[in-house]
This record gives sequence, C-alpha cells and structure tokens, in this order.
Amino acid sequence: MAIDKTSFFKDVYEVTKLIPKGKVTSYGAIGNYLGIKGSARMVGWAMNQAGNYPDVPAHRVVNRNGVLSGKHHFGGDNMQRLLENEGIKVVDDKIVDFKSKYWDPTVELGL
DNA sequence: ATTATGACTTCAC
DNA sequence: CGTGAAGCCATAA
Repeated sequence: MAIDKTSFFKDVYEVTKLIPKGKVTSYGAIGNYLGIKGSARMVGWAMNQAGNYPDVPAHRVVNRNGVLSGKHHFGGDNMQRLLENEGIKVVDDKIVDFKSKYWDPTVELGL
C-alpha cells in the first residue's frame, strides 16, 4: 500500500504527531477536526496504517471513553507502557484523569 | 460492483 | 445507568 496518496490519512498523522507529550485525544476529536465527523472509524483505520509511520504516536489516541481500544492492535500492552512513560496513568486499559489529559485539536490548534 | 469488517460514536430502550 | 442496535467512510476480498 502506497501511502503518500492518502491525503486525509496524512492529516490524521499530522494532528496525531502534534499531540503534546503526556496528552491524549480521541478518534472523534481528530475526525471532527478533519471534518469527517461521524466516521471516527476512519481515524482508527488511519492509525492502523500508522504502523507505517514511526513518528505517529498512536498510543496517544484513544476512544471517547479514554480507553485503549487499540492497545491490542498496537502490539500488546506496549501501548500502556508508552503512556505510562509519558506520565499518563493507565488502569484497566483506561487513562486516569483522561478529561484532564485530553487534548482537543479543534481547540488547541484553533479550528 | 457488492458484501463484509473495522483502533468509533451516538441514539434508543 | 447499562446494554443494544444503527450510522458512518474507507479498505479488502
């Protein structure tokens, strides 16, 4: 799969890379920022291909509940370890104080 | 071209 | 408040 052609994916990666350390965001938030609101699945698909982008911290992207929905896809519990490494506490596959660590691109980037 | 699946989200009961 | 089903866009077969 050639990647450079997927423009919308590229946007997802750019936003994901812009996520500050120790912060997290949700698929819907990125989707909303990109304008694909209602199709957070596509953001998830983008993350799936994120494996081709080592610079994309997919571990900072979780579902709306702050749950590491894709930790299994990420490569086991490696995702949780990365989050803890950034100062984010993860319990029961859920981010602790997710609301406080939430990073909304539509707000932080200034829609 | 059609059907099925997916790292999600939201409405409805 | 918890569980269930539908909606959404894109990729794969």
